[in-house]
Order: sequence, then structure tokens, then C-alpha cells
Amino acid sequence: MPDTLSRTFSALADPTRRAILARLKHGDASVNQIAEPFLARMTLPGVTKHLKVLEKAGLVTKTRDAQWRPCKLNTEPLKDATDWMDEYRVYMEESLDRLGAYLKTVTNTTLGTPDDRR
Amino acid sequence: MPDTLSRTFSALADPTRRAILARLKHGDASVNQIAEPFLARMTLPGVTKHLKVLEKAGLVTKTRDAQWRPCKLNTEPLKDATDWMDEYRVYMEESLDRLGAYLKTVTNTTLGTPDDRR
DNA sequence: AGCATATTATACCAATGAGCTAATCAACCA
DNA sequence: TGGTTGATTAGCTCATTGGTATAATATGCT
Repeated sequence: MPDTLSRTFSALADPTRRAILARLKHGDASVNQIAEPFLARMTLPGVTKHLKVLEKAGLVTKTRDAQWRPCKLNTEPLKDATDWMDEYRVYMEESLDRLGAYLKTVTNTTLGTPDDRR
Repeated sequence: MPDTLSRTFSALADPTRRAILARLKHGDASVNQIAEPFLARMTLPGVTKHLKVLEKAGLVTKTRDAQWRPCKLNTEPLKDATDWMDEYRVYMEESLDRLGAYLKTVTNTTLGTPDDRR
């Protein structure tokens, strides 16, 4: 039973699932419609499983329409993920590389001096 | 052998590994120093394994200093991850929820009419 | 009722991942 | 040289994951 953030990242850690999400950006789709591009590579139950992972992560919600289960993209969980990543944005900006280096000299790195480690 | 993005997300899909990255934001640290907060919960080899996952994902780089292996945060792989997420940012903004709904009515959702599904 | 379509469930298998203990390697120090 | 510290490797267990094939369920149509 992992935490929400882990479940989100875990759901995103698969190209098939990311492709499904990309597909859903362009509009809701039934399971068969979602599966169609993948059926050369995998079976329908395989896609259903991926969808279930996405559902459990809250990234996809299924509704009902007769025998169809239209799937909808839900970006709510992505917010937490981007929030987490935003904490690292400052370290990613190339223009801030020098600032990062500067900060490292100013704030003692906790590795400290060799003497600190004895 | 998954793609880079999958490996990145996969590496982030674990609270211990995310905590390690958070720790490294504040400066480089040796393996023991990184492991210290987790030793109540897991053993040193366990932490070493997590570090290896992060290393393989390119999120951490290890150097050598005598018998110590100072670890350094490397945010390079996070760029691709945030780039991927940015594609969904527009769907996350609450102020744009109505725009999203509007777009869905304008651009034919590929679910189409019942007739399309036969 | 009976058939067709859409989706899910079940049961299985192989591969992976996370954890452990014990052993090993590497570097320093006395 | 031998001991100590830091870190990794090896080998094991157990649970999870991703995939399959087949069977079951649900809905609509005639």
C-alpha cells in the first residue's frame, strides 16, 4: 500500500500507460478505442490492466455508457507530482547552475571535512 | 531495459528514494550519511540498492574520496520528466477547467456517436 | 430467447523489486 | 601486517508486476 505520490509516479513509469494518458488528452475514449493502437503488441486484458493501474492512481476515471466504459483523464494526482518536482526546478535551471555552485560553497555541505567523518 | 522516462519515474516511485533526493538537495553526502535516517527501518545494503537505482536513473552520481563515496544530486533526468508533465499542465489549471470542457465540445471527442462504435 | 459486442475476472507464468544476512572489497591507520 | 571503517556483492525470500489465454459478465439488438 504505497503512498499517493509513489502510486502516481509508479503509474507514469510505463510507456503504455503514458501513451494512454496522452490519448485521453484528446478526449474521452472507450476501452476498445484506447486499446486499439496497442493490440499489435498486447492483448485487450493487458490494456485493461494498465487502465486499472491508472484508475487506482486516480489518473483515469471510468464512467458507464451502456456496455461501454468511457475513460476520462483526471490530472488531479499530477498536481502533487509537479509540486514535488517543483522543489527541484531551481536545481534544473541552467542559468542557476552558478547559484547552485555558490550555495554549495556557502552552506557547508554536510559531508564536511574529512575530520568530520571520524 | 526501459526507456529513460520510465526509469526516471520508476526511480521516483519510492518514498525512500525521494527522501534521498531531498537529502541531497542540501548538499553532497556519503552513503552512510544518506543511510543514517533510514537505518531504523532498513539496512545499509538496502540503501545501497536504492542508491544504485537512483544512479542508474542518472539522478545521483557517485564520486570517490578515499573509502567514502560522496553522492551528488543530478537533476538532468528531471527535466524530461517535467517536460512530460508540462504537457498536462494546461489540464491541471482549475481556471482552465471550463476551457477544457469547451474544447471537448468543440473538438469531436473520438468516442463519437453510438453509430461510430459499431 | 439467443446472439453479438464491450469489458472484466480468473488463473497462470516469468521477470522484477525490495528487503534481509553474510561475505567481500577498498582504503585508511596503528 | 592486522584491524577498523565505509561500501558493495552475493545469495536468498517474498510480493508485485506485466503479460498471456480463457472464461465470465453486462448490455444491446433482433
